[in-house]
Amino acid sequence: MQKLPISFYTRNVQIVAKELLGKIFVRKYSSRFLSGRIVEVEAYDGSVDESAHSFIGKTKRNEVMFNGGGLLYVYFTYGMHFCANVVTGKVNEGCAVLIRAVEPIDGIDLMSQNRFHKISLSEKEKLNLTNGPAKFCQAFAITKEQNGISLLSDEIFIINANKINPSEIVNSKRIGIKKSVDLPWRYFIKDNPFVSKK
DNA sequence: CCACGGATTGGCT
DNA sequence: GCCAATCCGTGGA
Repeated sequence: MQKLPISFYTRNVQIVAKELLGKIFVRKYSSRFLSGRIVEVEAYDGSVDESAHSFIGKTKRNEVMFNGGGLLYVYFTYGMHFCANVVTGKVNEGCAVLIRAVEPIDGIDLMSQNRFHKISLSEKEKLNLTNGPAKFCQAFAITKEQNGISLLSDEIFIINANKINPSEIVNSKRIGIKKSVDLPWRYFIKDNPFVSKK
């Protein structure tokens, strides 16, 4: 049970994306802890990737992506949703990993409240708790308030776990974007029921 | 089961 | 003024 060190995050975004699979995302909330195993991610690289928010250069919205590995970049989209990214690499690189899905571990009752405003869930609702980038943020109560927070903080951090075997990692094109659609920068754990889409 | 479209705000052209 | 790294409800097969 050890926090990932800063040196984990300051590496190449594709490496960090793959290695984030299987790690445990932890969020202190209401004097308790929410946690989940990361099962699906996407890499965004502002140097070559038109779909990365950082591609256009630094703005007020995306500046956290330029502030170096080990930060949480949270953005607001579609007028109602938040999505969370792990910033990677060096200062001014503009790279980040979108967390697309986790498998709930601790604090499932709180996540259920945050998502569905009730404790008792149907089987379908249980699978729907955190299987998408905005669903994950809603369950974990992540909003613009958490934008820029350090992943070495005691509020939000990621716990180390064994690497996922490469044979268990599926690689595909990213989901829901309109630019750079052919880059194969989505990674997810094979056959995991909390992955957002096949 | 799948496809489609509306919701709803803020960032950037 | 356009439109987004999404989600959910609806309607049809």
